[in-house]
Amino acid sequence: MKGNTTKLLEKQLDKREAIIKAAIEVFSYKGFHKAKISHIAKLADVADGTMYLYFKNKEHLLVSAFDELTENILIDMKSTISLEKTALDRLSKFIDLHVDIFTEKPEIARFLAIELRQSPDFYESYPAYNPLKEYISFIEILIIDAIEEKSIRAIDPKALTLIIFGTIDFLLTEWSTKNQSFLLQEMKDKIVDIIRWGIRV
Amino acid sequence: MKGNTTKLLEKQLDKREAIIKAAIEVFSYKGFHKAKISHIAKLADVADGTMYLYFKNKEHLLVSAFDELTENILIDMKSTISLEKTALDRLSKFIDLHVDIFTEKPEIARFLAIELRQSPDFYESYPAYNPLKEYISFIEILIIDAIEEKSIRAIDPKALTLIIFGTIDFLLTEWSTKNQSFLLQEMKDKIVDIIRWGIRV
Amino acid sequence: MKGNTTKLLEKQLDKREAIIKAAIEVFSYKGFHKAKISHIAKLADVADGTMYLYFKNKEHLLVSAFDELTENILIDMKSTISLEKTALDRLSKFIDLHVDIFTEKPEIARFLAIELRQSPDFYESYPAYNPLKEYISFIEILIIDAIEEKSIRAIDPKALTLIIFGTIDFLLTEWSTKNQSFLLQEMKDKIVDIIRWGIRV
Amino acid sequence: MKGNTTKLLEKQLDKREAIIKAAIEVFSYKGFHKAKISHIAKLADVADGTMYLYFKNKEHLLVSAFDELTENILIDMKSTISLEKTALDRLSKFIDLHVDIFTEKPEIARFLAIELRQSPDFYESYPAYNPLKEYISFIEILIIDAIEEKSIRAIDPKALTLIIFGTIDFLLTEWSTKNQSFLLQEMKDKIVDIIRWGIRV
DNA sequence: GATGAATGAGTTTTCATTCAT
DNA sequence: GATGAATGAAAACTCATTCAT
Repeated sequence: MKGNTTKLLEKQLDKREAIIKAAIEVFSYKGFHKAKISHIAKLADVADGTMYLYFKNKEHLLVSAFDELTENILIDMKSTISLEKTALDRLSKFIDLHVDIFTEKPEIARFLAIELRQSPDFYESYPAYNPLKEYISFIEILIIDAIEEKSIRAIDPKALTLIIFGTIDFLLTEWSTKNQSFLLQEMKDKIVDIIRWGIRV
Repeated sequence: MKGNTTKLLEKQLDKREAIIKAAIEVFSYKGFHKAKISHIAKLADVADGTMYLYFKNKEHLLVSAFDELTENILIDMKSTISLEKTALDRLSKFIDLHVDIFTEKPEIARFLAIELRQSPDFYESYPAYNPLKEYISFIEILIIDAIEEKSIRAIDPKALTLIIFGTIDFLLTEWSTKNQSFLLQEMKDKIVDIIRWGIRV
Repeated sequence: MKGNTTKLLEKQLDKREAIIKAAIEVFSYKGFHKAKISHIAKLADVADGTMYLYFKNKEHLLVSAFDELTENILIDMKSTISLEKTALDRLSKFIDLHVDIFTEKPEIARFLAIELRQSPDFYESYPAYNPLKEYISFIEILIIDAIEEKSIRAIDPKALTLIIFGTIDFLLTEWSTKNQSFLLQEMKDKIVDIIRWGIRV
Repeated sequence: MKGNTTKLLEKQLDKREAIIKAAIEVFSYKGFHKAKISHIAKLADVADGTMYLYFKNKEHLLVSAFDELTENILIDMKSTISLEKTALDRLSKFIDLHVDIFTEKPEIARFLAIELRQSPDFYESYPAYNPLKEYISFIEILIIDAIEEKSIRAIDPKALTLIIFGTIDFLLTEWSTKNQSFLLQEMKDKIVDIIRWGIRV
């Protein structure tokens, strides 16, 4: 009996996952408004109506997809990063991973880049929608650690967080929307070098 | 007779301008897809049908609004910046102006932030749509000049451009969506300091 | 110019009227929930979208149709009835007219009979929906007058109103839903006789 | 073994009964089209699919609910009424009981009022649907008896039936939708008095 | 050129019904 | 028999665009 229930639950989880995966795929390519529920349903291999057994409506699907995606990425990142010895290495590794993940799965980069910027209108109807909060907090903690261990000077953690996240986000947006017109890894290294040493002669 | 024609032309220009202004207002608040033509028309005080005498369709209106906006901003900036003596001062001034403009007119900041992130789908139907090209080229030129005058070291201009634009864009987004929870000017100064001197002890 | 405006307005009024007429036709035959907007639109010879220029939504269309219908009927009735000399004659005439109207236009009888009885649910979302109020008040006034002129004894006007309206309404419902299995005029006369003289030997 | 079967059968009967009870509850509040099968199923504490083991579809459920309801009411009424000596007393008692039942269980009054008025469309797909036939026949028989026993004059039984049923139905509708703004018993007595003695001075 | 009423294609969402377990 | 997850047809409603005036 229990095995049965477990199997059922697993099946449902699989279906939920399939829908989320399809949603990310379609949202990232079409954007929220041009994405059709029927298209996502077809990709996930379920009926249109089934979508509504798992998600209240289209907007909830977006929010859920976003939440689950960032949460999963963050969990993976944290476990990989914890292997590094110094805080500076961990910060460095974080940036590498961030770029790696989005290089390997550009649709996720697009999804984050495009859907992240919702209209004020959207934020008004979903006040709880703060998709990057955890992600950004995590960067800030890495920076604070690095300052404490004295690998970097005592700059404002928030300021550096804005630089790191803002730059990488824009880097990935440009890279993915401009058809990869430059070498991502190379550009990343150059950026890290500038942030590390500054621009002064 | 000629005066009449001029007046008419002026009236038309006024109308075009009014539509663009209204479009920026509405697009910036609602985003492209949720913005209604009829809403923009009402704000611009013209009939819905009139919109189509000036712009082929909704997407063209977006592109035109974007182009005109960045062009105007850029013209203003260039004339102000040219007063500065060194290339580094000009770069510095540029960042200040960028922040100033978007502090004064947050709807423009929102407009850029939102419309910048169009879906690949959108870029496919509007291959010519390259919204920030000129703006970014301008930053790049300022950087190249600064390198040439040796105020900054010989870093990759594209890399620094990504840092500068990406960071300020994210700074402004955070500032405006998080209800100005931090002091913009202060944060900007801290960021500039980090970019200038790096993070190393 | 004014003639033009008038013509335009007339055209719109015609359209509005056509929609209401079609709505009554379809609602009365199908009932509110099975009636399709597209069906009503086709009957009224307008596009589906046009419906929404004149009525906010399907429920508002129902309410508007109902209001306009009862109002028009009442205006006609009042003018005809006023020709009668005594209050009792007017009350008598009212019953005749009521039956006549619905005999001539059975779809209106059906519409009133069917749509009158909405679910509590419906009344909750449309608290102002009290379609028969005026109609029933009018009957009550006729009765009060008849009592004053002493053509009928001093019964409770509300009680008689309930008898008259309830009976005729049910009579028409039975007649229209049971495929006119009895002679309406004849039955009406019998009913009036009973109300007049009572059932006692 | 037999006891087991009986218990099982009882369980089934219970289930059927529970569904019908829930159906009346929901249909009476929501009306046929807005009532959801899943809602009725939840109230009856059975699975959605189970509904279809007992009733062919939603419309059959309505018809069955109606039939069983009127049948049960009628059986109760008949047994109570049979205690009365004269036909006129029985008719009188019938009216009292009718009002009593629907005062005690207003959801039944609503159910009758709403479902009685189905669209011609509905009657076409369910030609056998004649919800009040038995109920009305019963009134008619009581009237015929009263005429035969000469307690009332020789009026058309059908006409008086329409008056009695129509008036009481409307009385109850007004009373329940207008939030009991008048005293039901008192009004009923006034109505009976008018029907008995007529309105003439 | 300007208007704005009319259009109708396109999409989300609901819910009665089915059927594998 | 009982379940309830899955289905997919059906319909209200929106809004960019057109075109007669």
